[in-house]
Amino acid sequence: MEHSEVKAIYNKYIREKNLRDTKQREFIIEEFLSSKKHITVEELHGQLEKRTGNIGIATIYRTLKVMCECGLANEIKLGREKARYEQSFGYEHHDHLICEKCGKFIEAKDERIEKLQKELVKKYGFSPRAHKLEIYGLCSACKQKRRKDG
Amino acid sequence: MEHSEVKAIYNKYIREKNLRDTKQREFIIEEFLSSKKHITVEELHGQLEKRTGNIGIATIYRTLKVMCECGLANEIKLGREKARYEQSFGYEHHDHLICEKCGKFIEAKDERIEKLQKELVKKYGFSPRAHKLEIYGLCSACKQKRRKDG
DNA sequence: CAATTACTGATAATGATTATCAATACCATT
DNA sequence: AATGGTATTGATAATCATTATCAGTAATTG
Repeated sequence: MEHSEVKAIYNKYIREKNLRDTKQREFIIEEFLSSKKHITVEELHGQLEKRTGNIGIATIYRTLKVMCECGLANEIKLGREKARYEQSFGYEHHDHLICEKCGKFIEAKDERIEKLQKELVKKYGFSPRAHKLEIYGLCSACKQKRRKDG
Repeated sequence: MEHSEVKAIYNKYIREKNLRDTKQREFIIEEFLSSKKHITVEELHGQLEKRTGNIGIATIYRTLKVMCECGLANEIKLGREKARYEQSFGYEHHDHLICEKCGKFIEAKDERIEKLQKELVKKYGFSPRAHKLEIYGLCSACKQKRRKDG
């Protein structure tokens, strides 16, 4: 669990793009990789404040953008909420079931849906680059709670 | 093509909610129903400026919110772009293929995907309220153009 | 018609994200 | 190790879609 593979990809990317290796980015990436999935910039900023002292929030935005560019993170934007970021290395594409009560993200996957999507775009001569399936509703825990609360 | 069904639903809704029937809302709804799909507030505002004189942009936001509440419109939000609204009366649920070059929205639909989504949520004990499938890429026209341009 | 209260429109406020910019840090080269 | 070129940082100003505010207006009810 040393994140060496992710860091190797990151290092390769910054070399290719003539970016520089900085302490701040290392701290941010380390913290990002060690955190819960679907973290916000604000949350990361708070965690870094405690562990490594202040790092400008703009730098966190910038670093996560780089992580997305090199395919190591995904940005998830829902409606008007602030963006969340998830690791993408070692994770396959998945859909999100999003609980509108507690905010939980459930990651789900169905090979058959993926396959049908490929058929769908083909029908329209469309070349897909990425796709996103989000299902909004109530998770089972919140459903039960609601039943009790009335 | 007089939109009478939509207006009936709208009228029923405002009566139930003790809202009032105003000229501005009538103009906005008429214009919305007569416009292209996937319109922005700004675009609607511009069109109304010409046809019916100025209507405050806040009023357009408010009216579209009401339309969404009574199930006559859907809000579509992509990333950081401004929201777009589509009519939902008389239209079935559909997915969107979104061209990242020209911005075109293609509406697509696959009953089998819908069905698999229902199975998927069941597996997780999740109660869906709504869902959204968006596929980003290049439409066929832009693909061909890109081929020519190099 | 009068009273009540929702609505309007101008505009201020909000809030996440991005741009700016002077100071600093990285890194290849000498 | 010093130097120069330039990417990076952090503070903060700017942006921009959307929402809140509020005084004046207009719809509805009795």
